This record gives sequence, C-alpha cells and structure tokens, in this order.
Amino acid sequence: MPEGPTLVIAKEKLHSFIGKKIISAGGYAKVDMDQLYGQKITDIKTWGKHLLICFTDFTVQIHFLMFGSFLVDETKRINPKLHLHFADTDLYFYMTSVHIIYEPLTRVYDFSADIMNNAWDAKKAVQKMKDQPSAMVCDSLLDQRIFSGSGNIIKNEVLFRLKLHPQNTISNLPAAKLTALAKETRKYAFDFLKWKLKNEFSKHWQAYEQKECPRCEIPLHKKLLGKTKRQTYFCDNCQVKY
DNA sequence: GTGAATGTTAACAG
DNA sequence: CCTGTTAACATTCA
Repeated sequence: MPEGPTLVIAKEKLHSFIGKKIISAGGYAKVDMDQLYGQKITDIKTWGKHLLICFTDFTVQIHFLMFGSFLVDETKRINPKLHLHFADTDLYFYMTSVHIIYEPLTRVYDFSADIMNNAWDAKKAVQKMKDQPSAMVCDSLLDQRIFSGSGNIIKNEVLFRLKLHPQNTISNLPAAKLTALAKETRKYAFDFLKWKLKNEFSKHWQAYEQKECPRCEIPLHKKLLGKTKRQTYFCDNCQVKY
C-alpha cells in the first residue's frame, strides 16, 4: 500500500467519508477508542505516506507501513487494527500504525515536503539535500523530511531516469543535478499515480525488480545500499558517478 | 515451505 | 550520549 501516490488514491477512495459520524470504534490499535465515538470526520488528507483522518479536535494518523490495507464494508480474516463503524458503512484498517495527533497539523507536518502536495517546493528539497552533503543520494530520496511520500520504487526509478548512480553523495553532485532530482521525483510520482490508476504500474518499471538495463541491455546490479540498506537496482554503465 | 517485499520505530548493543 | 543493528509488526506473493 505504501508510497505517496498510492496514498493519494486512498484519500480519494475515502472522500465520501467526510461528514460521516462515528457510531463506534474498535480494533487492536492502542488508542482510546472512546474518544472517537460521536466524532464527525471533517476532512481526509495525506502527508507523504500518512493518511490523515481529521476531526474537530484531533487527527487520526494512519501509516500503512509495508503491508497495510483498508476495506470498506467487507472484512479480512485477520483482526483489524482499527474499525470505524458509521450508520451506513464500515471502514477497516489492517496491519497499519495508528496514532492520534492533538496538535494542529500545520505544526506537525511541512506540506511543502510532500511530493504529491500542491504546496510541494522543489527548492526547499534541494536546500535540505545540501544541508546533508555527506548523504548518499539513495538515502536522500528515502528521507521523508526531504521527499515525503517517496519510497523504494520511486528512489530506484528516479535514479535510473536521471542516469544517476545511487552511491553519489550530495556534495559530489552538480547543483543542476540536485534541481533535476527534486523536479523528477515529483514528476515520476505523478506518472506513478497515473499508471497505478490504469493498473499498469509495474509494466513501467525500468530498474526496480528488473534484471537487465533497458538502455544498455546488460545485467543490473541489485544491492542493499546506503544507511537505509534498501534494495537498490542500478546500471554501472549508464548511471553516472560524479 | 521459504524468503523477500512499495516501511518505520522501539529496543538494544557497543 | 551517540550510532548502528536488530526485532517487531504479522500480509502477500513468487
């Protein structure tokens, strides 16, 4: 379920819940379910990989982690982490992390860091990368404070598209490359969204989970790289090390 | 049956 | 105290 574009789809699927009042809440999430009773959903937002169900005085923050999912009006065999019961419908979240935020969202989240948000600010992302000059670019692309919503697929695909070797450090990259990186990450995220909606997302992968470089037709490397130690697919021939 | 995966955080070791 | 490693979460797919 993860990565920003998928969260945007989830937000749209849940749009019709805005205005609905919770009649009861359950599940094994360690939150006080009683406070949800009688509350009306005022809005549904996302920040990166966070789904935000807004109420008057607080927000329920859902993170789908690696295997999270949700269902409307149907259940899985496994227990729901959170079950929201409304008069005419039911919403179930599975295998998610659930937290309640009591502070105003603008104090908790920088929406200009969210690659899917209208407030996205590429210049700020470039500055944040420059603030960590020794970071590897494969780690920066997973840093949610810089590229909120970017995940391992976006990381691999953006690096491939830009012909950037994942082990470049930020300080080694020309400033123009950093700008291109910020712009391309957002651009790719919207391609991701478009393809996902057409159910053809994985067909467009060029590096992620691929065996061969589509440009050079030689085997791709697959390695756990960076501080994040996530699977990284790259071509030693066309992805440049500066 | 096995292992790996679009992710994050808390606990632990040094 | 700081940094890095591991476990936990408990699904789904190949």
